[in-house]
Parts: sequence; C-alpha cells; structure tokens
Amino acid sequence: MEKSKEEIIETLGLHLEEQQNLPPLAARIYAIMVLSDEDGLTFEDCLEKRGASKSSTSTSLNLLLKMGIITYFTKPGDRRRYFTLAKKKTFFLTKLQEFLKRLEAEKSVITLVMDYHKKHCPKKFEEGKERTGVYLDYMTDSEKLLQKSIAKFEAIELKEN
Amino acid sequence: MEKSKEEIIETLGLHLEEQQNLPPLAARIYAIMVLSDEDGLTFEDCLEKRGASKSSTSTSLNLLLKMGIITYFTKPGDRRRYFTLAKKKTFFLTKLQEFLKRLEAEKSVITLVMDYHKKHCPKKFEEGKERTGVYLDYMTDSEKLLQKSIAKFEAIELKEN
DNA sequence: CGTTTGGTTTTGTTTGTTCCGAACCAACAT
DNA sequence: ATGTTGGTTCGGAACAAACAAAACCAAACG
Repeated sequence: MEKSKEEIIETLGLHLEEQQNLPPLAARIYAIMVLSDEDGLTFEDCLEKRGASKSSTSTSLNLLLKMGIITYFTKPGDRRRYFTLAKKKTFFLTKLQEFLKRLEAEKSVITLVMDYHKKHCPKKFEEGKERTGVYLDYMTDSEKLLQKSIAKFEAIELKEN
Repeated sequence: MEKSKEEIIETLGLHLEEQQNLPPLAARIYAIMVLSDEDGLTFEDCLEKRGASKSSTSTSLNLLLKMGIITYFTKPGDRRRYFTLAKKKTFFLTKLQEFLKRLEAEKSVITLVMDYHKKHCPKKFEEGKERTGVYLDYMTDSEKLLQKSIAKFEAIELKEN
C-alpha cells in the first residue's frame, strides 16, 4: 500500500493539525515543507500547491513564522522570500520540549489536587494515594527520559555548529 | 498562596479542558467531581454549582457518562441519580492509555515520512537521520515506560477485586 | 385523574474559527 | 510617474462549538 506524496502530506497534515493545534491550511503547508525536496518554497509555491488564496497563505505562513516553525531566506536579485523549516528549532526537539512543559503543568495540577484532598478530604486522599503514587513515579521517570533525549538533541546541535 | 476550592476547580477544569479536549462545562463538572467530598452529586447539584442550564448540564453529564469518566448510582426511594467518578477507568490509567495510543500514531507517521525521504529525497533523509534516530529511541523508551506503568495500574485493579 | 419531579430533546442564540475576495501597500522596474 | 510583483490587511461568508430556553416526556405521588 504505497502512499502518494499527496496522501502523505494529507496524513502528516492531519497529524500536525491535531497534535500541534494548527489550522488545517497551516498544517498542510507545514507538511509540504517537511516533504519538499526543494531548498525553500516561495509564497506562490505554497499558494499553488494548496490551491489556497493569497490571504490565507499569508496568514498561515505568518503563523508558522511566529511559532518559529519556519524561517525564510532570500536570494540576491530576487524579491521573493524562500520559506523553509527552521533549522534550530527542529520538529523533534520542539516536541520533546512541549512534552516536558506539559508534564510539569500536569504535575503541578496533580499536586494541587492531592494537597487539597489531603487537607480537606482524607478519605479521598487515602483512596487515591496508591494510584497517584504510581502516576507520579511515571511522571518522574518520563521527565528523566525527556531530559535525557533533549540533551542528546542539544549535543547534536552543538556538534553541528 | 492558598487556593480556594473554586480556584482549584477552575485550574483543574482548564487543565482537563485542554488535556482531554472537553467542552468547558463538562470539564468543570468533571473537576467538581474530582474535588467533591460528597459520595455522589445529583443533577441539581451539578447545575447549581455551575449556574448552568438544565440542558447544558444534561448534555455534559451524558458526555462524561459516554466517555466512561463518570457513573451514577441510585438510592432506594429516591428517583434521582447520584453521579460520581467511574471507579474502573481511573483518571490516571486512562491518561496513560491515551498517551500510548498517541505515541503509536506518532510513530507510524514518522516512519511514513522517513520512508518517503529515504526513497525520494535521500538528502533530507541523511540530514534528518540522526535526529530521527534519537526521537525513535525516545519513543521506544517512552513506550516501555508507559507499558510498565499501565501494568502497575492493572495490578492495583486486580488486587482490589 | 392531575401534578410534581427528574430529567431529555428540540430549537434557537452567541461566539469563535477558517477561509476567501478585494482593496491596499511597499519595493523595485521601466 | 506608472506598472508590476510580492505580499498584507480588512471585511465578510460559511461553518462549527457551546450554551440556553422552552417544550416535552415518563415515572412517581397525591
């Protein structure tokens, strides 16, 4: 079941849409850049490949720029901008950092609730203690794993510069 | 900075809303049940604590029921239903299972893209190989960690029955 | 029977998102 | 200056999500 480029763009686009909470068009443009063989895509390339309007293309590209997902460069004697994936903030590293941030947020909410139960509702606290413990352990391990992987990415980054 | 119960409900509600993709009202009702000292809350309790309409309360409770997040029991000689958190499908176990599912989805998308690059765009493949490798390693480890923790929860479940 | 209680269903209303078209602007070319 | 190219900005249409109001229904009660 070989998938065509278009199909892969669609699959990846959908994935980016839900995972990164991007609007459909922005997610597809992102996907196009991930798959593109070219070195950089112009505004018009993006517009054409999606059959979208100029305004929507503009909005989407600016969103991706603002999010640090893409950058652009220019060529001498060419007024157009060439958009391409941002080098520094790679797809994967960004993802891991996102995970870590969410993990911290989650930990603080859970701690908040646990403390409340402990103080005002000992019955519930006792009931949930064991499970909460297991989950907190999971979070600790997951955190370590994330930090380890993030460090690996940073090492790669360093090596490349 | 002690937080009031209302504030904790709001914090937890917001968290549930974005993490579990619940509509605001449903998330707040969920949060109320997490924090509630009572054994079960009636339809009216939920309605009053939120100041929401009957219809919205009904929709939200039914959504939470359908998602398996809450259940209800009845008391003899009392027509009302008492809603409470579902015992079996706990908050944490559900979360871990969700994570695992997302991880699998992600892995398949990444493999898809990697294979495409390998075949049609060797330059990009070579460029991304190292990072992709690190990320795939992370996913493998994370998967193991999740499975381990899920197993622990299942053990608790078993022990309690 | 009629009425109250505990909800559900149906039908708006409000709000927000995503996109398009058209007008606009700024830089460069002629 | 006038035109062309590479965009941005400003309404607005089309759709979807979240809630509310009101009509409805079914079980229990008097």
